[in-house]
Amino acid sequence: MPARETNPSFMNGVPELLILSLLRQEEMYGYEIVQAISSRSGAVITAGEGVVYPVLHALERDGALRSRRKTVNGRSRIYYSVTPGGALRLTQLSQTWTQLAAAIQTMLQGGRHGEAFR
Amino acid sequence: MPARETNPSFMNGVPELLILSLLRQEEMYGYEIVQAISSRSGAVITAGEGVVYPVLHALERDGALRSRRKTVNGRSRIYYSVTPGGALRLTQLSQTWTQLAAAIQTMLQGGRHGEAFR
DNA sequence: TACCATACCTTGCGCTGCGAGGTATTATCG
DNA sequence: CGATAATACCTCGCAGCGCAAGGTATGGTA
Repeated sequence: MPARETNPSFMNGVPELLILSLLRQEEMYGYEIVQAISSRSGAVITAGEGVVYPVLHALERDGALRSRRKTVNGRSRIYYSVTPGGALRLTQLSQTWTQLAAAIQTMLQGGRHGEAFR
Repeated sequence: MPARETNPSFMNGVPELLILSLLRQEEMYGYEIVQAISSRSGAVITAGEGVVYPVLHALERDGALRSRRKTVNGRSRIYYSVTPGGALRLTQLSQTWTQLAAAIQTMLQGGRHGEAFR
């Protein structure tokens, strides 16, 4: 059967975007990412472990992330970093998001997208 | 059974927001809204009828919208307008969205939310 | 007579995000 | 030394949202 194709909702993929964005700046491990998202967003955004870990695994499976074990203070952690492919993906997601946010913003202000105020 | 409570994902509710926003500016009917979202967003966003109509019904059911039939050019249309309650809801959704967008934006730029650049 | 555009509607499902729970190890504290 | 909390990892199952796909009816147009 022809498997009805569903384009992903234009809203999805934000956790993925945020995680890639964090990891591009700095190597991090899952538990740390969970807290970083909360703290760096001023608690506006929270992505629990049930969100973060699956995204990490999926991104690594897709070759966007690379991981390595490291033991710090007797704590075993899995640090993730962005591959070149992941960096490209981040660029694309980031652009899409910025476009979307801009479009919504102008609509909220009652304007047409691409139209300057006068 | 205590019905596990699931807070809505922080991403959802954008169609609702856009529709309320459009209707606050101008009375509109469903079919028109579908096209308005596409055109005013510069085709960045598309919300098909399968999105718009259910949202309209839900909003009306909740008292956020009010509708009246009108026949224009032999075409029977259902025009929707925002009630005071709907206006309040729009304000809240709008604020939440703006906050969220700002938080994401600063995170993408590698900053902390609420922290000014220096 | 077709055919397209307008205008409304609902059903069913894919997919995402998430809560809830689970394991194991290390600190902390009485 | 036992108990509790914090760290750090993980997965299952579902709720809900957005959507494609389909359906109806009418008016304009070729």
